[in-house]
Amino acid sequence: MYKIGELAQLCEIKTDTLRFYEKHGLLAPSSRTDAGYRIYTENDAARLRFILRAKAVGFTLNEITELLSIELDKSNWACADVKGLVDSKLEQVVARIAELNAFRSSLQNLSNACCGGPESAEHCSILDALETEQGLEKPLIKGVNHHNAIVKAER
Amino acid sequence: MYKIGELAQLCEIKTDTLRFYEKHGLLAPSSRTDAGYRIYTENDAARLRFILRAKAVGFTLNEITELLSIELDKSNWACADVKGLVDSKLEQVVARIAELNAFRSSLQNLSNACCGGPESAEHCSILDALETEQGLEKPLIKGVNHHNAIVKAER
DNA sequence: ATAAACCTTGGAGTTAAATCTAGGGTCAAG
DNA sequence: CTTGACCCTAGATTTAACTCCAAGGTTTAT
Ligand SMILES: [Zn+2]
Ligand SMILES: [Zn+2]
Ligand SMILES: [Zn+2]
Ligand SMILES: [Zn+2]
Repeated sequence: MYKIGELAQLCEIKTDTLRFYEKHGLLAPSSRTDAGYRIYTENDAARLRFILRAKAVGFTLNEITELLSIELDKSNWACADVKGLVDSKLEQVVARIAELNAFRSSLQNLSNACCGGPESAEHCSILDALETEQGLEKPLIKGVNHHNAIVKAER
Repeated sequence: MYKIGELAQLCEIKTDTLRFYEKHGLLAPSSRTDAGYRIYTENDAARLRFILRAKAVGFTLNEITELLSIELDKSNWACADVKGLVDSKLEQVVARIAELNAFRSSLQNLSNACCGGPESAEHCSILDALETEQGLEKPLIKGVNHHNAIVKAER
């Protein structure tokens, strides 16, 4: 059982954010004290952690609401609905991972193309790579850059 | 050489967005016509594609600006600076990929826990999984759910 | 040579997701 | 029994990233 400030501190967010999530239907406390204080259960905390992870991973609050709405009236959902919804989010996540991997490999190529030494980067090939979008799909041309650092093709 | 509308169409964004990026220092056209029309080169287009990919992958415009600022005055950067900047972004991307993989595996477990059939999901274990954050770090308990679908642990 | 389809600037409006402010209750410690 | 740390609501403000609008100049195609 947490009061709003305790849960907020636990999850490193502001109490305002919790009230905001409540107003927007993402997470309501399981109960209130007589004085009207919000009381969150461990279950509520778990739900919050789910929300925060989904958010960290790039989903909007609306998308998260969609995922969580399953619970609103469970009895009106068939397993097919539930699984469909989860699987469609799953597809989005997989696609995003692919994008990220492509970008990661771009950056990796940029990094590989640079020796990281103390000389001026004025004509460092990393910049050409950025400018010409070389190495964003394909690896940079294997070779030697302006200061003899070996450029290694990767992936 | 593209006029603003052509480049916008090519990259499936609005002309307004291109003017917005220019105002915020992310991408200026290489030249203008006598009448003041913006003229973008193929190089500008490549830079724009880089911006759009970085954005798609979750970087803010400020972060992208930081990455692109390298070009502003190349001569004041050492290779060490350049590589450091790129490598730090690289780290962020790798971390984000890890988060996404964890979330993907959560969703996968949720999906595995559900048969996807036409019965009511009223007491489908997928919901418990969501509520209790089961399966978000560890796989669900290997076993059989309410309608005998086999839950396969995965990772 | 005129209408449609572009382009220009400057500034206002929108949306998501908080974050803050004002004006008050509540509660444990001293 | 008061002080300081919490909590409440309702509503205003902020920030990022567009998106739209008005008033006008330019190009192109008939
Ligand atoms: Zn270098
Ligand atoms: Zn170097
Ligand atoms: Zn099910
Ligand atoms: Zn089922």
